[in-house]
Amino acid sequence: MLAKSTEYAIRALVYVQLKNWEGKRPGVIEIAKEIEAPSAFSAKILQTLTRHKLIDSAKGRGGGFFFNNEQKELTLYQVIHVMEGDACFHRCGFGLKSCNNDNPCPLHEQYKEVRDGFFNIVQKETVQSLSEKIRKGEAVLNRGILSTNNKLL
Amino acid sequence: MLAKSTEYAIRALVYVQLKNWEGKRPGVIEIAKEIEAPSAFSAKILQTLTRHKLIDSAKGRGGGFFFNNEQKELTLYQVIHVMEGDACFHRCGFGLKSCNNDNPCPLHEQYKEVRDGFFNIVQKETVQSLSEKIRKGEAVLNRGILSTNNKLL
DNA sequence: TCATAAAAGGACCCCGTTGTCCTTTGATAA
DNA sequence: TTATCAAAGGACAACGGGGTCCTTTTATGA
Repeated sequence: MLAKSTEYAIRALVYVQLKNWEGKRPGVIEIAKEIEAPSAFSAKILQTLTRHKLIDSAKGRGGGFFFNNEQKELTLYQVIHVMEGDACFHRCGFGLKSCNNDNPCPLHEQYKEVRDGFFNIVQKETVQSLSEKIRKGEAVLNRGILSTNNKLL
Repeated sequence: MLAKSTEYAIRALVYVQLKNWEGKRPGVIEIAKEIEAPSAFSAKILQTLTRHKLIDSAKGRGGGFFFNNEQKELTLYQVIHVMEGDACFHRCGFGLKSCNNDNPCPLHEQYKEVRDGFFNIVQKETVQSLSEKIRKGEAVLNRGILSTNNKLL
């Protein structure tokens, strides 16, 4: 449903948040490894996120990626919007240009329900809320990440 | 969400069903025009559907596409499955290979809800149920199709 | 029986997404 | 003040989905 690059972006941001909470600023190589994404590609994605100010970066020794504390919460919708636009929240499930409430395709009502459900989730959930779930051990980012602070291998 | 070719496939099948109910067997050119899809590409898609027996075809003069009456209803799920597989009903919304009920990503529960909602729709709705909505004027396939039997231009 | 109509099929192209590599810019610690 | 580290950025490669074109096969009605 989401583009691969969007998934990478969200995973990367969550990882950065977790590390920031530990007082650290991870770099591209570390992030890419932890979220299981190609590192050069991750670099591009992080560049995009930085350019759009969803995250901050520091060059040189001791540099890396981090959230500045001005914006407290970053919704998944914001991330999706920057990475791939919001077409997926508007598009007809049937692919019809002309489909709308007055001129519905035969799936219109039911599909809208699903699409709006997804929209609500990404509006409500944030990089921080997801990170918090992981921090509390209620969820997992990948197999590796838990090994440092959780008994699950 | 669905691949373009899947959308074309569903639209094509619905159009064929509507025409079959009128006692006609539309050909590639006609179908493509009515569903607003490229005709050569529609031919490929119809080929796939025929090869998988979702629909029948007849070559030569007076040929075209049609449903044989053996299978009464064709679920959207069946069409999706043939066209693009069912990964979209299983895949983690986060893109994690290892995500499952025991090892959930932080979006797992909520995303599953949405995904299952969509799954239920495509299991319940069929080419025939959609076609019926259009026949009754409750929905529309494209702008053109209504003009033949409906006051809406 | 043959001209024609129509689907089947193979070969190929285009382009956006994904992904790599190398150079440049900027920061910092020694 | 310089060696080194790390992000920024540009150029380009690979892959897959979407799409075209042309030939082959098969059926039919005149």
